[in-house]
Amino acid sequence: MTVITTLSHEIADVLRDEILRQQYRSGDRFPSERDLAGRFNASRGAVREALSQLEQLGLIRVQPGGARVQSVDSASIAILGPLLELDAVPDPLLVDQFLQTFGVMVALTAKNAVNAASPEQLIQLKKMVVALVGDSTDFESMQPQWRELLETMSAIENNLVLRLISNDLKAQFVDRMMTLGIRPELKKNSIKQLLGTLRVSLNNRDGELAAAAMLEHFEELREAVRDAITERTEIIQRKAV
Amino acid sequence: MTVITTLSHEIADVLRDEILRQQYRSGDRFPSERDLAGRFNASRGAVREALSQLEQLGLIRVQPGGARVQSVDSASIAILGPLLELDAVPDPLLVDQFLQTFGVMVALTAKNAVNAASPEQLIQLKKMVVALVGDSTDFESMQPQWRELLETMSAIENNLVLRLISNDLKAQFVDRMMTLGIRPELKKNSIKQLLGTLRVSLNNRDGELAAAAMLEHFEELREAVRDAITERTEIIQRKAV
DNA sequence: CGACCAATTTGGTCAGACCAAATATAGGGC
DNA sequence: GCCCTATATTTGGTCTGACCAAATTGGTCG
Repeated sequence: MTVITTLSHEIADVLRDEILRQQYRSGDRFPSERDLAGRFNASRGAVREALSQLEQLGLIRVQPGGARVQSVDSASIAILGPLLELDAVPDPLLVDQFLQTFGVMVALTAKNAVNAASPEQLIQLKKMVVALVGDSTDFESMQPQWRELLETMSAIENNLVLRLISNDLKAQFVDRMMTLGIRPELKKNSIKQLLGTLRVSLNNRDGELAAAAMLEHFEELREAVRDAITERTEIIQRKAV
Repeated sequence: MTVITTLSHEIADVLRDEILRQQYRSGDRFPSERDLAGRFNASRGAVREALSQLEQLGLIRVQPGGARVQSVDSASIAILGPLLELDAVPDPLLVDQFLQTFGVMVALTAKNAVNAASPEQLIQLKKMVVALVGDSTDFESMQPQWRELLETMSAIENNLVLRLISNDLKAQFVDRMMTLGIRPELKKNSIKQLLGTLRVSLNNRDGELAAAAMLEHFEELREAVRDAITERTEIIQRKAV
């Protein structure tokens, strides 16, 4: 991961977080470019590039006469990642909403993939599931293969809309959760059951069944993540004392 | 709709479309800022602002030494709208993929809304559905109220992730379809059935039922839109002759 | 109190300049 | 002839200062 550290990006990051922290109300005038340039000790050009990014994120609307802050509701989903990192512990509600949403997308992906796969692809998928069964020691260690399975399914179903959204969400949440040290603990049984059901769905080319299995899995994942975040919050609070 | 027509936005639009039209391969070097400035008869500042937008869209990655074109797969979903408008008639496959994806999101919205609604909100939703039943002359004329119903549901369920994605998709597709003159014709019967099922789901607070009704509706919508696009294509081809 | 007009502010763009990092090129060693 | 290194060039990142047009602001007048 190449971390770009240009001045304009830094300015954009700071301003983005300020907006996400509700330091401006929707509709408010945004500080002028010249003021911001003064505040960040930067040139107007650098500030303008930063504002250009914020505009693309849907956080501000810039017009001659002045820029204005927009409602977070009309922003791009690219703000979800930054929204998670606003505090030391991610907002559990937001994470839960993400998992629920991501769950239905993965379910749809699985359904389409199973239904659309060629015989060879079906075999390939089966192999991957079987490999996962053999190596299902715990949730974390199977992550790479699990991701590969989802990748493959995504490639098979070939729905660009779904792929873009899923990629975006994944990039913004999954990686961050790992970074933040949120590691959900799933029961071995439920993983086994998920993989078993997936295998059956592949054998019978039953997309609906695969989708149902995924939905069920994400329901359990939601609970596990909720617990993991709660625990993490307690740890941090204890440290604070 | 305020159409912003600044030079930097125009440049960004042109370059975006060029990338979406695959005029550069993924990984290719992008023309230098100075070259682009010359080509568009603009200053480097204006070009840099445009590139800043493309970068936010995930279409290019700019680094000292040169900018490079990225895979469309890793782009933001904000490119879906422009992707639709590349040709006179939108890509039917893309539209179909959108409708399927949007369908599951609306279904989830409906499910959550019905399950989470307060008694008053439930009544409010019921009223809206009833009003729709009374006015269900055709799909197009009921659009405003239909949208309002979805808006209300979205507000009730209060899932930011889902809302942001839905808003984004809606803004990029629905409005464009209207502009492009794609008007699907749904059977009156199926609309009646949808509304009827919704009513039942509201009466029994049955989120799953509401979701199922929405899914079914979008399946039919997909077919209708497919037909509408086919027809539109034929009209245009006839004109070309 | 409201409508109108001037002064100021604000964004949009340009030109020219400098630096540091990345790339391309030429040269020397094997 | 091939590979590696040192140099030259290109490229992005930023700054300064300037000008224009549109929007906002504030004051004035009816």
